[in-house]
Amino acid sequence: MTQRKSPPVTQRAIAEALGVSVATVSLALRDSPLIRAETRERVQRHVREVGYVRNRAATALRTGRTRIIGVAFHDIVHPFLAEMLSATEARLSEAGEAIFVNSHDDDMARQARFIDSLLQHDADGLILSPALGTREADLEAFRAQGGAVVLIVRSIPGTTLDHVVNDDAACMRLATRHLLGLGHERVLMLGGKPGTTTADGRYRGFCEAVREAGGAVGADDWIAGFSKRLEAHSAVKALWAERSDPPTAIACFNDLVAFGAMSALADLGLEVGRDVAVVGIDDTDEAQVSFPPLTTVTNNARAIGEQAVEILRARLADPDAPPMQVSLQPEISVRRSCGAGAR
Amino acid sequence: MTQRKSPPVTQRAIAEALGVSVATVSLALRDSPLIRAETRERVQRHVREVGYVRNRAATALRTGRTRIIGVAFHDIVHPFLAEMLSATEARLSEAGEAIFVNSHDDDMARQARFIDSLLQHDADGLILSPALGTREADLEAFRAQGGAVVLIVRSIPGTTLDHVVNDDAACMRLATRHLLGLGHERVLMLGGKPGTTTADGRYRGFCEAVREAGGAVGADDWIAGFSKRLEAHSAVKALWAERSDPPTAIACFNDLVAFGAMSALADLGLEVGRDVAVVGIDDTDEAQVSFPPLTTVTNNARAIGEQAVEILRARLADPDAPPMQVSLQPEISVRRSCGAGAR
DNA sequence: AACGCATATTTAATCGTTAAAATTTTAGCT
DNA sequence: AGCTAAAATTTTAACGATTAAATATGCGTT
Repeated sequence: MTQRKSPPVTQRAIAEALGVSVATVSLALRDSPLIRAETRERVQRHVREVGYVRNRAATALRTGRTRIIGVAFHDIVHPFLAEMLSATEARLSEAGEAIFVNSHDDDMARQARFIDSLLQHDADGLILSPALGTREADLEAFRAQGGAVVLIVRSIPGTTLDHVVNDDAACMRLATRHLLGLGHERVLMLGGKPGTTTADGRYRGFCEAVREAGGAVGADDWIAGFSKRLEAHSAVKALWAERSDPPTAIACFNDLVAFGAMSALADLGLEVGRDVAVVGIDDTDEAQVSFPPLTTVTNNARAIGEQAVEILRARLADPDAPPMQVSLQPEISVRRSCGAGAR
Repeated sequence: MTQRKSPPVTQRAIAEALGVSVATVSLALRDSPLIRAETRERVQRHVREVGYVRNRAATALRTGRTRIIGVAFHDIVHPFLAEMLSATEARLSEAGEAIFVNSHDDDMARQARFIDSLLQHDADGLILSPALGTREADLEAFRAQGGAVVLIVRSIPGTTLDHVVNDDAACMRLATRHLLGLGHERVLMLGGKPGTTTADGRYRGFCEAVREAGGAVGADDWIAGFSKRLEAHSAVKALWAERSDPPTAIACFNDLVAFGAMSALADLGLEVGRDVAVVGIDDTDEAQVSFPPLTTVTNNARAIGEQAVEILRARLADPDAPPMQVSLQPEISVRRSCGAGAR
């Protein structure tokens, strides 16, 4: 009862019990054709009976492969990223890979600490949405050690590293065009952290859409620096307090920002879809049942996560393959928040 | 340039470069008092220069300690649990611990696979919200190997395992009492998965509150089996379609369910707070800016996660300490969804 | 019966680190 | 200078698995 930490069952113990050598056990456990079928089964049956568990530290020491994959995002609480983490976790773990997780919150020090941890534990790969300010050099040590890196959601400008991202410019171009197409002239972009490829890409798309419609983009037309609900809520409140001619349409950096904006507008007594049009990006679950339902650009979080896993696998299999960079094309899902939808 | 996988810098390499033994290096790196201060610094300086990284697999093999902690929740996308995961991750990783993550989605097989992975990698501990149906025996192998287990959010009935949970009965008692106190007579409990200690505990609290007010609980008064937004939305739609005298107040299993319910009610043309009262549990960010703002029972996700980490530490330090079981007392945060709040 | 060859198994070295025991160096004291 | 005790360092043997090389066994052929 007070028995803590029973001595572990090792291959040596199994070998002794069966009267064979450890090498035989090791080979049998890995289904090596070097071992006679009968022996292999004898070993495997016995192993099942005594509940042997392979010691991965020992395996790792010998082989250099750990089957550990790091997954680090800038914010695992954000529903879009949480969904993506969940998808990558499911995919990796069903293949027997272990996942080291990190939410660095755009803090380079935390990201660096995580990478160092991967280094120490000798992880095989890393799926990363890089913290603001990350350069390729920050990943060099890990890569030099043989680690495969796949960037996700965000990339690094000009990198040849593998990545899976949205075509961010296209996302926002789509959203903004939709608003302009509905006749709006004062369109605002709300949210996003400048310096990230997502925010900068989306701003680029925003500008392109405005200009191709013959408009001009002013310095005030992007309210930036945040990407969450509460902050967006405050920002909209502040905006309407200080501007005499507030925008008639808001192209939001993501759905969460859109929800925050919509709740602020409701508090201000404005009706979203009639008085102000709002469009988001991500198509989270909530968009279907928000009030009003949110017009948003579709980004399939799970699909992105799964793609990243595929690419990581491919990279692990062939470290010298040419760069694999995927950029996903968006679609728009029109609902009522933009004032155009059904009903 | 094509140089992949540079040979790792080992303690042996450092020892040779410095003309000392590996033991000296090993001890110096761990700040052992057995080593002369001068030597220690010489080693540490050199180590910094050449970028040595300790191989944890080797350390683990020798010491049996890995500094790996498993964290498994039933749904890491749920904002409440995501927040908790984020908090535990932050706490653990700042102390140099690595986090293996898993979202088992109440699938015992996935949970079992994760625990097996912890076993193989010889994790030191596990923070777990157990999948529906988990028994103490399912954790026995891990504990026998020396792993410390702390249950979180959900527990196992009658267990002596360490845990940090909300006083679920008290949470729901508080919510229900509040609604009854406002004069409602047809109160419904919405959401939760029977068989989990959270749902069963909350239902118990619901019943207690109804009975202490002189009411009776009918079989129809708990609509159960889900805990997310979209499912709650559909459930409420269905409910209003089929019942002639729908409830006047809904005590929701959690905030997400409350949001789903509120959006459904809005679709039905009902005004939350006037026509129907809604109360949630969790006090997520969104509750402050939902429409209307949600009256909810406060559960501090981050605090729970941090407590669990503390307890895990304590357990690791003293495996034979008596059971540590924390049950957090709730408070209610009254806003407008219940019809009682300001304005 | 002797040989070669294929098949099956074992031996022994190794991965990088730690820690107990052994050894060397230094310092303190008479 | 000589001796002892303390301090500093090294030697050595693990930890549990994998794998190249060596050995043993069985089989068919001549």
